[in-house]
Amino acid sequence: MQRMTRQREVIRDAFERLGQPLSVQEAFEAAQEDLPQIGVATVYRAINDMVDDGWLVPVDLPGESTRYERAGIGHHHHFQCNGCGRVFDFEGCPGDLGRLAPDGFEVDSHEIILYGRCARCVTDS
Amino acid sequence: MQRMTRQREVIRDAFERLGQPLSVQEAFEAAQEDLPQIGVATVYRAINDMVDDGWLVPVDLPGESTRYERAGIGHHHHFQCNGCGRVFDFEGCPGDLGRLAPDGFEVDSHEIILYGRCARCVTDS
DNA sequence: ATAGATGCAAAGGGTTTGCACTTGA
DNA sequence: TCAAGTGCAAACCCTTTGCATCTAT
Repeated sequence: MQRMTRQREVIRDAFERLGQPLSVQEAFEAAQEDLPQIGVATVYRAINDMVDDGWLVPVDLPGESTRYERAGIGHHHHFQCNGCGRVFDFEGCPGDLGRLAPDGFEVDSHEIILYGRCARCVTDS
Repeated sequence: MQRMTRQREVIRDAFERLGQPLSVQEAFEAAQEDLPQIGVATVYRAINDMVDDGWLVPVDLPGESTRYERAGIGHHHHFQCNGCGRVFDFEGCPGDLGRLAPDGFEVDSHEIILYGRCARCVTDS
């Protein structure tokens, strides 16, 4: 069974509070603000356990190390900001992508990633 | 200036012959068939030089190490086979993805990845 | 009390780099 | 000739693991 330690509490809070996909490094830095002595290995282990529990799901973007976000938010895709590098969710997606594949190929699923500038980076520039 | 060695020749040939995005490992294995004593470091260096020369471009897919393909084939996206893991190009893409982003966000570019089974894996199963 | 969690440091896996040797131009 | 390229092994970076210690339950 899973124990609720101070470490796991601050990690869980980081995901709940920030509400966006976080890398281990981002979660680690957020956790360090509340618990400076926390180690990275602890964050890796806690996050992997949360994925096994089904509380987090991995979010893989091209060329980036895996991020994680709260499970159960339904079909959606991701936006990555070219300014700050952060990742955001967005809903909606164009239907019928299957027809784009080459003849004879079967499409089961898809991924869409948008790149640009998030609202904050647009305002700041 | 760039010299044409036997090593770089077999690496270049692998990309021309196979005509699909190749990881360093895939290019290394293809090169080894013609030149068994070739080292991985050579393949890494040759590929990085070919990217610098503009002859190859990186192809990053979620959760995968970088692949590379011939530059200059125009706007396209990638299909990854869940059976054999290989990556294929496809043309066409749904217009106007920008409207999907959250309010206040600016979209500059996008990536679409389709997953499923390639023609060969569909036939084999 | 005791199994699970932690922190540290060592081990892994993939990529890059230093160096002495080889080779294309 | 001689600088670019090569192969090997060491160095790196990120992630995982082993282990002694700590701590929720």
